[in-house]
Amino acid sequence: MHVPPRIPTLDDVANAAGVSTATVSRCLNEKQKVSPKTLAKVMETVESLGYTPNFNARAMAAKQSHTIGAIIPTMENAIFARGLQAFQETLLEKGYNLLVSSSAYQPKLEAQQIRELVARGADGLLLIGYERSEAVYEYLARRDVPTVLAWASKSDSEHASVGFDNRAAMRLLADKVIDMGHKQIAVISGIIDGNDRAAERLAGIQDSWRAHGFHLNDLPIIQTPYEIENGATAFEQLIQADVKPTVIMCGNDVLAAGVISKARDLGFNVPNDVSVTGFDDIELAKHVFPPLTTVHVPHRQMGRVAAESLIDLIENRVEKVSHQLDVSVEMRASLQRI
Amino acid sequence: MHVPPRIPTLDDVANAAGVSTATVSRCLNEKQKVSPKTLAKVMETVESLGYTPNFNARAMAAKQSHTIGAIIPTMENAIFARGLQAFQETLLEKGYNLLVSSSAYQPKLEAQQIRELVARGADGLLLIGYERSEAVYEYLARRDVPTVLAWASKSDSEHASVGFDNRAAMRLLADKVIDMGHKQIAVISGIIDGNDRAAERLAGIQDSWRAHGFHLNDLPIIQTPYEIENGATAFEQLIQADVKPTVIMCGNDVLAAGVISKARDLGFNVPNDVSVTGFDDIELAKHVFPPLTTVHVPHRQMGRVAAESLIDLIENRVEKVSHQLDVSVEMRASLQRI
DNA sequence: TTGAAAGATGTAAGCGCTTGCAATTTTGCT
DNA sequence: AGCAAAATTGCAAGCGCTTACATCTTTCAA
Repeated sequence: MHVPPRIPTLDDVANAAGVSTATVSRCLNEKQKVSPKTLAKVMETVESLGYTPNFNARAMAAKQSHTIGAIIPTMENAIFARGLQAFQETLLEKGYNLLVSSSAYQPKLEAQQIRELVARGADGLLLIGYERSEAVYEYLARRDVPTVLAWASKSDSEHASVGFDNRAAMRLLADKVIDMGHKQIAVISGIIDGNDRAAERLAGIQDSWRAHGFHLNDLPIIQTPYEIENGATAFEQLIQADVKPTVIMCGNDVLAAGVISKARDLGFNVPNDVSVTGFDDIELAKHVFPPLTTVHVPHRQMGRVAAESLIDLIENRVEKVSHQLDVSVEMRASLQRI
Repeated sequence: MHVPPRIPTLDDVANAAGVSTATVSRCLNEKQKVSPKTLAKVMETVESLGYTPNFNARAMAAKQSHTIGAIIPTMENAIFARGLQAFQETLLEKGYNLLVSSSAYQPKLEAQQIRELVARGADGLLLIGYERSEAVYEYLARRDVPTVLAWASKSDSEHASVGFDNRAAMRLLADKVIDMGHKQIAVISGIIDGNDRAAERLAGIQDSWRAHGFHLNDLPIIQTPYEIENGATAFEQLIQADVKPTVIMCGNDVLAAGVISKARDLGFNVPNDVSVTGFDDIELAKHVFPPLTTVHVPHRQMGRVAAESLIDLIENRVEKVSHQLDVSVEMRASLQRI
C-alpha cells in the first residue's frame, strides 16, 4: 500500500520555530515586518524542514496567484516561441510566473483553456489575436480578468493589445512586390477562419492588388494550415492547376520555406523562375536558400511590452491601451524584380 | 476605485438551488451519486449563475489537481514541440491538464520551476533528460512526485523514463558515415554541460570514431547552443581554422540547417564538397536543401507513451519502468559517399 | 404491511495559507 | 523614570472546496 509522505506545512514551521503561523507567513512574504532575529530563526527552520509553501493555499488565502497564463495557437513552430520567451523573461523579472497552454488553433479548446487558467487563479492572461466569440470576452469581463491580446492590434479596440497591423504590414510588402513588376501573384495563406492574423494578412495583399487596378478574381489563393509540408503541397497544387505566378506570397515564413523547398524539387529556380515571400522573419528565414524576403516582426519587443502592459493592468488597474509596434520589410534574395 | 466583481461560489449555487454544498459538489464530480432530478436542477443553477469551480480550492480539498507539469529546456525550436503536443493530447484524453514551463537550458531555473509546479499541486511531472542535481531528485522523492524523464533513457535508471539511447543512435549514424569513407569528421555539438542528450550524442560519435581506429585528437569539436545561427557560425569557424572535414556531424537538425546555409554562402557545395548530418528529424530536415541525413526520433510516440506512463504512475502507483523507443537513420542527400 | 438495505442528502471538519485587528514588547523622548 | 508611539507578534476568521459520517427517504422482499 502506498503511503503518501507528510509534507511540512506552515504550522509545522511555526511550531518548530516557536512562533505563530502569522509570523512565519510574514517572514516569507513581508520580511520587513519582522524582527531580524525572528526572521533568521524562522528561515533556518524553513530550511531544515525543507518547507515549501503550498501554492493553492496561498493563492486562495491571498486572492492572487502571481501567475499569469498564456494560450498560444501552437507550439509546433517558431512563430510564437521568441515572443513568448521574452514574455516569460520579463514576467520572471517582475516576480510573476507563466503557465502556457496550446489551443492547436481550435477556438473551443482555447475557450476551455481560458476557463481553466482563470479557475486556476491566473492574475492575467495573454491571448493571441482578437478574434474570438463574444461569450469568451463576456466571461473575461465578468470575471474581470486583465487580458492583453498580442500579435495583432486594433487601435479602436476595447481590449488592451500589443502588436502590429498585420494588414498594413502585408500591404506594404505587396506594394513592393507589385512595384517590382509582378503581375501574376499567387497567395498561400494560413487558414483564415478563426485566425484574424491570417485573415488580415490576406486582406493586405488584396488591398494592394486592388489598389493597383487588378481584379480579385485574378488572385489565386490557397488556404492551408501553417506547416512547412503544407507550403510544399500548396505550391505543387498551384503548378498542377497550371497557374503561372511570377511570385508566391505566403502567409508566413513556414509556408514559404515549404514552397522554396518544393519549387526546387520541381525544377524551379527561385527567384529566377518564381519569387517567394514570407512573413514573420523567424530565424529560419535568412537561412533558407535563397534567403527569404519577409516582414520583420519585433517578436521579443512584443513579448516584453505585452508582459509590462499586463502587469501594469494587474497591479495598477490602469486604462487599457494598445501598443502598435513597427514592422519592416526585409528584402532578401527570394524576391526578384521582373 | 476598482471594485472586484463577486464571483459565484459553490455556496451561491447551493443556496440558489436549495441544496447543500455537498450535493452541488457531487453533481460536479460524481454525478451517479445524485438523483437525476437534483442533478438537473443544480446544473441549471450552475449554468444560470455562470459558476465555475475554483481550482485552487478544489485541489486543496481533494489533494489532487489533475494537472501535470512539464518543464522543457526551450520552446524556441521545434525539438520538443511535436512530442509535447502528443503528450498534451494524450493527457487531455485522460482528463488531465498540462502546464508547461521553459527552463532555457538553465538547471537552476529548472529546479525552481520544478518546485513551483509541485507547490502548485501538480500530480506528476515530465522532465527532459536525466542529468540534474541530486538535490532535485531527493526533493522529488521526498515529496513523492511521480515523474517521468523523456528524450533520454537509462535502462539502469531508478527513474521512470521514455526515450531512446542517444548515444547508440548517434553511433549508428556515425558508423554509417565512416563506412561511407569519411575520414575527416568535424562535430558541431550542442553544449554538453548540463545536457545529457547532447553529451551522449557526442559520445556516440566518439565511440564510433575510436572503434574505427581513429584518435580523438583528430576529431574537431565545437560546442554551441542549439540555434540555427550558431550552426552557421560554427561552420565558419571550422573553415577559418583551416579544418578540412569531408563531413560535419551536427548535434541536431537545427545546427545542421545553419551549417548547410552557411556552407552555401561560403561557396561550398553540399554534399559534394562537404557532407552534413543532423539529429531529430524535425519537419524542416527534409525541406532544407539538400535534404538532411539525420536520425529519426519518434517524437509523437514518445509524447504519448510518456503521458500514459505518467498517468499509470499517478493512478496506480505502479513500478517505475523505462521505455526504450526505436530510432532509425534517415539517409538523405546531404550525406554522400566519398 | 413492515423493516432492512440501498439511495439521496446534509453536516461539518478540515485542506494550508493570509491578514485585519488586538495584544504585547520595544523604542525614543521628556 | 514614565509614557506615548512605533514595532513586533499572536489570534482567529476566513478563502472555496471535498468528503467521512450522520441523517433522512425510498425501495423492495417477505
